[in-house]
Amino acid sequence: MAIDHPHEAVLRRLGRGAPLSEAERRAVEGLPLRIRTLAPRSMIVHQGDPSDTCCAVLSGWVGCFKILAEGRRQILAFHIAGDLPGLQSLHLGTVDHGIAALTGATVALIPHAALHDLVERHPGVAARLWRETLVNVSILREWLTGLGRRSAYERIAHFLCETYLRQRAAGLAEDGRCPLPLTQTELADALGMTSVHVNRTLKDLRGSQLIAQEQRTIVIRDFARLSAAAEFDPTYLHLPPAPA
Amino acid sequence: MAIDHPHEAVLRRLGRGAPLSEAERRAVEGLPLRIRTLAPRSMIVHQGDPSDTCCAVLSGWVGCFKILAEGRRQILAFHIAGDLPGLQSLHLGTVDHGIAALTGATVALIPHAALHDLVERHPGVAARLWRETLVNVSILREWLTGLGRRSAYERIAHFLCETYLRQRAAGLAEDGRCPLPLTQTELADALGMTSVHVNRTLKDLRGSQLIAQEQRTIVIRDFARLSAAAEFDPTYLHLPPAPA
DNA sequence: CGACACATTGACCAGACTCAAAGCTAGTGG
DNA sequence: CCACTAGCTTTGAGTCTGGTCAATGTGTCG
Repeated sequence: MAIDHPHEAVLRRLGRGAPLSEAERRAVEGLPLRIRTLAPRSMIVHQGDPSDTCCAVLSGWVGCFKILAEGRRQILAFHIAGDLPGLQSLHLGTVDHGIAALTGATVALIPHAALHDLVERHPGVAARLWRETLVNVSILREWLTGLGRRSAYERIAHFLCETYLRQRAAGLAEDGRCPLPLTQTELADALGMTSVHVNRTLKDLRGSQLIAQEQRTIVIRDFARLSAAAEFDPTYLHLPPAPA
Repeated sequence: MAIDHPHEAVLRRLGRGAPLSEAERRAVEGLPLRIRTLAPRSMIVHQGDPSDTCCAVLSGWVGCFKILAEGRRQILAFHIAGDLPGLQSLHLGTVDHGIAALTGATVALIPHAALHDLVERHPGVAARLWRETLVNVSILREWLTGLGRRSAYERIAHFLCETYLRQRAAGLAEDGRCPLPLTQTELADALGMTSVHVNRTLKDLRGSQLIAQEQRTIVIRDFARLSAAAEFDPTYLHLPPAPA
């Protein structure tokens, strides 16, 4: 589906909240997309490289990250279907972070030039795209807060709440269960901890009956208690009102 | 100066890199600014409030932060003269974080409506403003990386490098010395540590002959070694090429 | 069946936190 | 002009969360 109608994913995301006008819709549909199917762990953009394309995730998980000395890595964001990583580089030219597929994934590459053109002609679309980057920033700020001021236990709980809601909004999750195709090492690199400690903390969360794990999916057994433990407030995700 | 010609600060910032066109310049000068002089610790925007204004810092230090339970606070960004905090809310309506003056400060408040209008008429200005928010995001990502993967020592060293370069680019610092009008508690809340540990770590940095402190200014005694210790790479600040 | 990557567990360690008590310093009011 | 105060900085002693190192399970895929 995503691959047959790649513009759909972008349109759906930009139309979140208020629908696009007919002209805007057509303009977005006119974007030249280059579809790429990616193997797990394949690089999309290298840290520090100049970049002249954005990228829309159609399926799979994509991650942004920075590499430091001594093999340290910080994952800055996870992106799922509908997300637009790489908008960061639109007005900066270079990305100071890498972008890679974490799972098998399909993405659509969009040249900056096409976006600049689109944005110049359709201020309404510009506003949507801008808004989209601002939502990502909002999430980044929440992560920053977690790394700075939340315990490991709260941090993981918070992350799970976030991941569930984001995936549900993208139609990828429901009934308290959602895919979590990440290794504990990846989770650790996102949450500023070690994989060992992620493992122990997940065990604690299972012990508290807050979650359960089944192969690569996570089951949230008690969202209310989990979000209370995490001091989770979904406002920052700026999602449209939840479905009934 | 800043108060006599409040538009200057904004113009200078937006013109960083490539100069604005004459029409764009006039449009920016036409922005309705409401100047406010703020006492230290006074709130500008409350966390969670709807917001219909942006804010340009003319002088002093302004901070963005989130408050958690049990008195925990995470400072998300420091803003100095020329910075535009609150652009975050331009397309979101609410800010999920508070904004406050940390020192005595003067700011110019700009209604969103005026900015939307400006942006619609001048895509070039929109691009500059957008770019400006992207630079802030870039800094946010670097902070995230620091909180997740740098030791306290590296983190403070990194922050000092950043603060010095940003202030120098704003014409507020030179010769390796710059104002640092923050309490150790504020530093701690920004860097995800306790004030006690900030104190001890600053002592270590002084002991290593990397910095010195004089009342409210910091002296960087060896920028090369300091930035090496922090693994600091200024690219993410997206500053114009340094002056000779 | 191996090989390899990932998850899990144990034992031990250390960087950073907590609690608490002094020093400083700048501003205030007598 | 000086004592007083309030807020900040500095230091010490002890604790704890989370990291390190290393071994052992557990799948999964060719």
